[in-house]
Amino acid sequence: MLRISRITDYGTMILVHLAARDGRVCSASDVAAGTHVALPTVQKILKLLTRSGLVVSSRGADGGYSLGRRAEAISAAEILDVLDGPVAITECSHSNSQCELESLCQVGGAWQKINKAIHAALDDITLADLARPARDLPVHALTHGITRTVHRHDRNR
Amino acid sequence: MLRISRITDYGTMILVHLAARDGRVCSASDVAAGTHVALPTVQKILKLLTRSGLVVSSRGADGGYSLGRRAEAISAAEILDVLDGPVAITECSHSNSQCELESLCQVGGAWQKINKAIHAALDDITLADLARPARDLPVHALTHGITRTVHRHDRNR
DNA sequence: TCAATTCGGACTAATATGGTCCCATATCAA
DNA sequence: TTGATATGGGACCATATTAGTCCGAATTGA
Repeated sequence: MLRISRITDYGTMILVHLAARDGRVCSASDVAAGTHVALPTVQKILKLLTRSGLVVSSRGADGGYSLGRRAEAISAAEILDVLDGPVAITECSHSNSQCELESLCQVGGAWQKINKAIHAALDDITLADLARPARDLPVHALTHGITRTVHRHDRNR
Repeated sequence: MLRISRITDYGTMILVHLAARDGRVCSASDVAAGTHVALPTVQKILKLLTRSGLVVSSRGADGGYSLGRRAEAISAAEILDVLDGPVAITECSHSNSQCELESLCQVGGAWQKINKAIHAALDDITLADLARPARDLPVHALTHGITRTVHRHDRNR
């Protein structure tokens, strides 16, 4: 349904939490307590974020996680790329082969344009924006109406 | 992965096909032959499109489908709404209940902004645009780079 | 050494999606 | 009236994806 995965949703909460700690390392348990997401899930997501470089880890006793970059330098597009896979509204089933019907259908190019627009929107919003109250967000091309969008964090706890 | 479903992908091809027939009714078999999508799948999608009003049907012998509106009056957002469910990047697991953690997390509003941007992009592209070669598309805010996006129509045939 | 912690990945369960099929209903024409 | 040709509605199953948990290894500091 053109929606982000829960992992991405939780991951964003986790990153916001780390951003609020501004540099201080934070164990997985701390993050779980702070975000109310179940610990094993938090651990899994922090590993993903670490491998991608968005957060850095220190091992051993008193180890933990902190942001790999300033929150202003992390875009929503990156977060989605890391946790949700590449932002690509359409895809080929064989990642390296072109679609056999590509020449038959006129649609491909248009989806690419739409994809670009989405990517642009995601590039324009940073983790710092996500950590701020919504009214302070940059507006850019955000001009249209919207279907109801509610958050969903009431399960994995 | 923030991608549209195959149903939506096929559905768009089907709509483009109908748009090309400009008014003349077209049976499900015709559409299947024209789009190279398997007949049962075409039937299923045409039913969805009919229920939503994007196409109109006539039953009985010599029946078939045609667009319910001019292609210029059908937006990509509508197509996604009908075939992919509402365009809403986040959602509540219980559709009517607010997220219990909503007050605890700062993220909700920001996803809504992103969602708006995506919706705006989808509203700006019509079925008529989708039926045209890509280079003729309106550009609007389409300014950023993009990850590779390939079409995938090489399975369901 | 021991406790605390991350690292890597296996594994299962739940959910969503894709795709097919069946039968009822409607329409047209012979 | 009957038969051929369509759509309408939905059940159904197989598969893919996602969520979530768990385990043992490796690392670090006291």
